[in-house]
Amino acid sequence: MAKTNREQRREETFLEIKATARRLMAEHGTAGLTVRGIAKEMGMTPPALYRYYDRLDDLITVLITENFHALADALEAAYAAAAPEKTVDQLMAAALAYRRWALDNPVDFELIYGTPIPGYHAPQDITVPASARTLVVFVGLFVEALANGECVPPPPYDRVPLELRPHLEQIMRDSDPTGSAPLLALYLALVCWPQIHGLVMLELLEHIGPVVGDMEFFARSQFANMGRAIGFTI
Amino acid sequence: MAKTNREQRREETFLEIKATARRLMAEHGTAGLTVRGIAKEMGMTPPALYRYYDRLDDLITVLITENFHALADALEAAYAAAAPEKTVDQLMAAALAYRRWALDNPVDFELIYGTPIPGYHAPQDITVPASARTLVVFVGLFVEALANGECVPPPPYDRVPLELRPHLEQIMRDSDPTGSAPLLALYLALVCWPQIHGLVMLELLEHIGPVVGDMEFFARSQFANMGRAIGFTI
DNA sequence: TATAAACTGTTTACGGTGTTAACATTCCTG
DNA sequence: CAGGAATGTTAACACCGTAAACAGTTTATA
Repeated sequence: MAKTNREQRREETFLEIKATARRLMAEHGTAGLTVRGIAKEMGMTPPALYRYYDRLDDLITVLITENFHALADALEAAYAAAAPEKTVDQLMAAALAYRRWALDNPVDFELIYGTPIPGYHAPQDITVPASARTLVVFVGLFVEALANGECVPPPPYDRVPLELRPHLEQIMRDSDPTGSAPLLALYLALVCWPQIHGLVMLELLEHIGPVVGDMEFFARSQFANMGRAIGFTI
Repeated sequence: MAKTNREQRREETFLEIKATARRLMAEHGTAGLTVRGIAKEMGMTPPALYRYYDRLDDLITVLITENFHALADALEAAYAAAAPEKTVDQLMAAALAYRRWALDNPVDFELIYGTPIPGYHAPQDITVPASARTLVVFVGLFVEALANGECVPPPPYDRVPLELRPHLEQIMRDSDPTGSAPLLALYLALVCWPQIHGLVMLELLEHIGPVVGDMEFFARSQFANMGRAIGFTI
């Protein structure tokens, strides 16, 4: 079944809308994300866009979902590019990639991890799975590091707190039915993620950079301390 | 020089505008923060508000500044209420207060630490000093803990990295001309803040809660681990 | 191949937003 | 009490998201 001209045009228009939206956002922040602005930029009238997205919110949802995947892809790429036998470097690489992606794509990062655009409400059934991928990358990293003995967590990181076990086991069952991954990998990912995220978020919105000075160095040293604390030998 | 009727009315109107803005925001999120909405709620016409704030942005700036101070006040109150001789508890109390204030005042927290409202640009000379107060509370806490020997940081937290020294010393000189506070206190505050902030931010925007389950417990245990790592005996 | 249907754009319009200008009124001051 | 400052009003402009009605083109079908 070959694609008809119309179907192909439609696909291209979909892509062009997204590309135009991203360009306007990169230039003017989330304030540049307007139906009328995109339409004008594409040489169309605003209502025409409604043939492609029922609401502006739907376009935003698509952009958010793509951003989550782009971030997760960047993390996977960075951690895959690190020396395969050194998971320490992989953790550092993934953490630095998280920071780098945020700094290189500030508006895209704000769109997924910042305050929702006023009036916008995310359909959680769509964004949550995409969001989870970020965490999954770190979980995979720890699964490997624990398996090959490079990460030997000292207390209190050597076991999952009893209070969290039931729920984390539930999460693991739902996302990894094979059950091969150790629960501790998920716990360690949950320990690291907020630390990385907090540093990046405060830097991105310029709350901490002016105080610290050399954020590049500070981030590296904090990530190294974090790795050391949970049992990596650095 | 007694206040004239008009001056008093004006002050009251200023307060009423802020109060109305806060109420609308609490009800409808930042999307409720509109000139027309506030005016309607106050029984005025929208342009009348411009006799009090030249732009909506100015009102937002005032709200942000007040929020920074409210958060810092909450931290100070919590840490002052903790057992004076046990700075461990003070750190835990301050960290928990940070989380609690964010959860109790989500929109206010988003306003100061979330993505700026589209189109809004903060005048940094006004918001930055207010923002710094949060960090100052933690610095004061560590000054005390280091002085009374309750916090004995192990490596690598026992000294400020050379790469950060010059800039941190500069910051210290500018904010504390007496020079009595040890630089390490500032460094430890900078280490802790992002960890607390990341956890709170991810919880508030519901990125991590659904995975962790019991966020209250997780936050407490993470804050305890953090305190232990930097040299508190718990 | 002719015709009906589906698709994709347009124009027009409504209610919402921040903001400005011109004007009226009230209040304070000399 | 007169003059001026302060504070409100109305009207208007340029945006915003979105819906309805309509026109043209492209596809699928008889």
